[in-house]
Amino acid sequence: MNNIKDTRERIIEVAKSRFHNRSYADVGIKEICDMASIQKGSFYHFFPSKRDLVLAVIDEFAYDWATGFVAEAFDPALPPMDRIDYVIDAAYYWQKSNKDLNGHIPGCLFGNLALEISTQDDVLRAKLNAVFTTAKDRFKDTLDDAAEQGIIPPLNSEVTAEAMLAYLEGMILLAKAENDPEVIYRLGPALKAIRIETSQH
Amino acid sequence: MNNIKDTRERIIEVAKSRFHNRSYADVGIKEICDMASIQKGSFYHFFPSKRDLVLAVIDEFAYDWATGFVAEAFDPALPPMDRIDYVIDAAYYWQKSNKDLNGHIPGCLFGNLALEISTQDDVLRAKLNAVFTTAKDRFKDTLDDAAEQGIIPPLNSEVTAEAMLAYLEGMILLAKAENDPEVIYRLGPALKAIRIETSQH
DNA sequence: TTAATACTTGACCGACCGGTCATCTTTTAT
DNA sequence: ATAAAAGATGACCGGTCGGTCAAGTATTAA
Repeated sequence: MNNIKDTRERIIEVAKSRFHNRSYADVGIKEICDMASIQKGSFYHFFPSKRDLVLAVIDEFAYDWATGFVAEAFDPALPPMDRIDYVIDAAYYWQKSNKDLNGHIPGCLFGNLALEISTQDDVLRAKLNAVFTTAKDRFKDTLDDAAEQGIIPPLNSEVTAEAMLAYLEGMILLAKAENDPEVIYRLGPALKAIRIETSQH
Repeated sequence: MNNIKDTRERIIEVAKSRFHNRSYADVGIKEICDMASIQKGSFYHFFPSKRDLVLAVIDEFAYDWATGFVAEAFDPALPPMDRIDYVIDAAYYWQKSNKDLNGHIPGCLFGNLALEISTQDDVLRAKLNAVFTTAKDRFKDTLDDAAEQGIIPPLNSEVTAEAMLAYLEGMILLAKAENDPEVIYRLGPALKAIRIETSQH
């Protein structure tokens, strides 16, 4: 009863890594099977299609992410603005360690997939968008905490959170294009200062 | 003497559109040939490989871009900060009109390609990075003008320009994931306010 | 013990991938 | 007028793509 999950999770693990470091379209089922040391028939026992695989990869990685570094970074016990610093640090080290290992920056799996397949599969797009919404909510909580504690003036926390996420993804995009994690350190300081005012009525 | 260029440019035009609306890996040579109404052999008369095609697409589109809306938006005759407003407007309308036509937001061709193939082809990555550098320089010129005219306090224009480009790309990424151009209007206002201070020595 | 269920194997499928090539037609230069 | 060069044709190549399937082996539940 442990091999069952083992195989399925091994597939997801391998696929996650391949998709992240290359692209969805460029990675074939055969390659994933080889790296997971299984046969194709076995793969299709667990996943009806490649599309279902990437769906599962997104789910699993979103979970890992939410319970892993995101949970740490956005720890409510931390001073609000320290959480944002933590996000930058984590993004930087994550990209840098991957470059040290593989020679290149993989970027953000969700950002990569969003740009690759949003126009081709609306379900996938919506799923990716939901992941972004979750991330945005963490930023929003942080901003609300900061405003409540008087650390920052009141602002439109919902939209500012979205703006911060956009900036984060944009930094990672440029870092990947430049293949240099230092971009994140260079641009990081501006993240905390992003503000969108409450719209006046 | 005009059919020569015609065919080549028709290929590039079609490829540009397909790559932009889907992805590099997902679009095949056959499909491009069909849409350009030519045969495969003819394609390979002009381009040694698919990779050479995308290289040419990047070159041509970067040129179109630089001489088209970028030149308009960053018109030195405009007040510096109006230029940035123009960029936002242009990005919004460009994405919106494409959605009205095709039902989905294509995003930024360069951003899409950068995330898709940066880890797989270093030459392509460098080329994309050069396009970003050019765009960054336009932002920098704008910021330098603004600072000179006393419209904004002195700042690190080089890095701030990069930050603005990151934010722009990030907005477009989120807009694509949400399939809603309004994201750009919602987040746009924060672009002008991005600042990174001159590092102290 | 047994029968059903879960999992694995590896051969196989048609379609499509990027790319080649000999051949023909059109254009260009002399 | 003519020969060379440029462009276009369409059949063809080996390989890989996502996916299927019949048969076999473990595992589970009764």
